[in-house]
Amino acid sequence: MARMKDESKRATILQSSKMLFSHKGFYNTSVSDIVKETGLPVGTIYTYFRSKDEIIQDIVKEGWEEFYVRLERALRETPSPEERLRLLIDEFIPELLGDLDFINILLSEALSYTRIEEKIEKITDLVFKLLTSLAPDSLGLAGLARRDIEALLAIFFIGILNAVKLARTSSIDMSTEDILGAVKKVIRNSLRIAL
Amino acid sequence: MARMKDESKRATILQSSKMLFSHKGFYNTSVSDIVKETGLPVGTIYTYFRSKDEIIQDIVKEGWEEFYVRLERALRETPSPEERLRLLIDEFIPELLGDLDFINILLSEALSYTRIEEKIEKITDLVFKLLTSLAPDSLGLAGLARRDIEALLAIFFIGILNAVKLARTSSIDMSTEDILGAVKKVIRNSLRIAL
Amino acid sequence: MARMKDESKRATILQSSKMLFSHKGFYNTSVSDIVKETGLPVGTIYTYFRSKDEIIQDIVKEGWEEFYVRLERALRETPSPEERLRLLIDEFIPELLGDLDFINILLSEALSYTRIEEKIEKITDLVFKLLTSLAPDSLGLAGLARRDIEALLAIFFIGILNAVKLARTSSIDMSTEDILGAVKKVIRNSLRIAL
Amino acid sequence: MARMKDESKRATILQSSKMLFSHKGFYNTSVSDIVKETGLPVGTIYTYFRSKDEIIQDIVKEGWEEFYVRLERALRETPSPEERLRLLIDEFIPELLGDLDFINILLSEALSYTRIEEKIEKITDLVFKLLTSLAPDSLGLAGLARRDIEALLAIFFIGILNAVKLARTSSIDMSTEDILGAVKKVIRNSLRIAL
DNA sequence: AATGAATGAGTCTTCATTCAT
DNA sequence: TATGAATGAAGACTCATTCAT
Repeated sequence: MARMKDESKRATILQSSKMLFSHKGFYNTSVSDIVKETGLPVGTIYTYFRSKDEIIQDIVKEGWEEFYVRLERALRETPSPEERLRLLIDEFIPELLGDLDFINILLSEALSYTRIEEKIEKITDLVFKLLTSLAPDSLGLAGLARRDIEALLAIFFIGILNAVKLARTSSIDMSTEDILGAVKKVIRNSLRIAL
Repeated sequence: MARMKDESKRATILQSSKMLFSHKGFYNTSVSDIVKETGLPVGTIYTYFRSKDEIIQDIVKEGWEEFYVRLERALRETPSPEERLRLLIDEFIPELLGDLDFINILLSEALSYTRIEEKIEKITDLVFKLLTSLAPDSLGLAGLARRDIEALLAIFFIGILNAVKLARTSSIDMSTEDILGAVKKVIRNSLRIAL
Repeated sequence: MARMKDESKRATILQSSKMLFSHKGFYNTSVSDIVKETGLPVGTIYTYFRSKDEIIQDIVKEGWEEFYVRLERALRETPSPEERLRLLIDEFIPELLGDLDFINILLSEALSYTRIEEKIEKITDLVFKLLTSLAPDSLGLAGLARRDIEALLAIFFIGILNAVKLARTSSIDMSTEDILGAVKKVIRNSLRIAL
Repeated sequence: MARMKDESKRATILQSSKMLFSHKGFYNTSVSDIVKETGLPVGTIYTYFRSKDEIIQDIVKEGWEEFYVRLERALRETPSPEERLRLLIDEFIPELLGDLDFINILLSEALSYTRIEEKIEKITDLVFKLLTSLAPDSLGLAGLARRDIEALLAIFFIGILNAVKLARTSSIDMSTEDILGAVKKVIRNSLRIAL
């Protein structure tokens, strides 16, 4: 094995910490746990990150940005509203829900580092635009104001993330597929659209 | 003959801890914070609770039981399904959503002490029964299987709790009223029922 | 069951504490362990004993006095030196060695409460007198001065107690009978006396 | 590159703790006593030892090993049995008995950390071999079986340690020299050997 | 006299971060 | 730059004893 490149050390720290924060929780993971997991010296951790806090912040920030940027671009590059919805529902959402470690961290303790409200606002905006481009009338018919829709989107988004977390973390009898399936049906029914 | 255990001291500890856990988080609240807040000596904390863990467990357990028992009784004693739904939506849910400290703790770090999946299962069951008693047909017509409904109820319940938390805790532009209003509209639309 | 007489409460405390101190050690036994074991309230412990220290002191003091007084009387009342030696070796020593809890406490941590040097001096004196009454010549012949004999008696006495403790407490391959048997042979050889 | 673990700090901790454990007892010595005695910060104690327990274990282990290894080697390298006995009695035993702190710890509370039965077994074996190489016949003549001799050696070894401890720790009228002198005479008499 | 809640100094240990090497 | 020993405030919890009832 050749000497690791620096960027790869940073990635190692991020990856090991993500796993540890997800499994043990942020406060129950010590910097020395990260040291053990990565095999790197403590000092090295601190040449890449200013603090333990910064590690979780960067995990969330980079994980989210990577996801969000791709999502935004894909939507921008897809002209058909129906196709955009399909992309969101069949590709991006399942991908997000597949990364349980990321969800765990996003919803974890240390929410102050996680800034989940920003993510919700962004996703909510984005989906709101998608919906209005898709089916302005049926939404109006349902008697839902913009505020209502935004609230519902927020509830849905964070509800889905939490439900997936619980489905896979607790003994509750529910799978990610159940969740995704139910959501799809609701969307189809609400929008009278075949997915 | 000796001093009797003082229920009011126990309540003080529970109440102060609830506030602290909610505001600062469980792991960022030290037993000595509780000591300062209550004005009681450390030893006294430990004559009423075996550990810091037990405090959060009891906050959740007692808060939930008190709520759930009343809810169950009220539903049992209310013959009309429509009235039962009204009770749930106009009385119990707003009451639960009004106790932000309790929500914060329920959703907090230390989920292992919180056992939120149990609460979700119970509420989900209860609401599922209520829905089927209310509008078996329209639910069937919507093409939703039992599994779907259960998943959606879970998403809704935990989504609402989280949304309220975010609405009041973060800078997001959304109020508890927005959330409750939107939820009511969805229910009305879904069930074709006036609330 | 009738109400316990007071003296019997004191005895209960002494007996439970003896067992606990022996099994768990003095410093690893808390007053609350004694409370649990006896079933008596803490306050009661402190109406019979001024402190935890006093409990171990009284266990040792009373256990020793009871033993020593009987031993002294028996020796006083037995005219024949040979018979006195037999009494010591066949009755009193085995009895003492049979009470492992007492030995454990006598040799325990908290030696300052135990005052074992007093016991050694007393036993040493007593046995020294017995020996000189028995076989003044052979002892002289062995070239042992009084100081030597006293030292040897001390070594023997405390060595035997410790050996028995280890024999029964550790995995060492040695029994109380081995110890007693060996000691008897030494005495017989040294004094040229049949036992 | 970074500071290297400082063997002298470790030695300081061991030495100060040995003194403290010997004088005040293991359970009556707090880690903060060690901090005061060494002048080192608490954290540093824990970079050299995992726990307070480990400190006493290492004191005993290293003290014993150092002694036992030298003893074994010296005996191995000494061809004459008489000279081996002299070495043991005139050099090693006095040396061991001279380290009162070590004896105190070896016999202390916390016997579980001390594992004195192992030491007794080893010393007993070693001396047993020495004795049989020295005077197989006279031992046989004395009518002592192997089991007897082993028991006596154990009694003697631990008896001597305890006697020395008491001689120097309590007000008892006995000195280390008395003890050693008496033991020598017994050996000389038993084995009919001039020392 | 009997009781057991109250007390708070003290226990051992951890841990994020720094900084000498 | 890389390293990992050093640091000490802070952590949760204990416990012998007291004293209000």
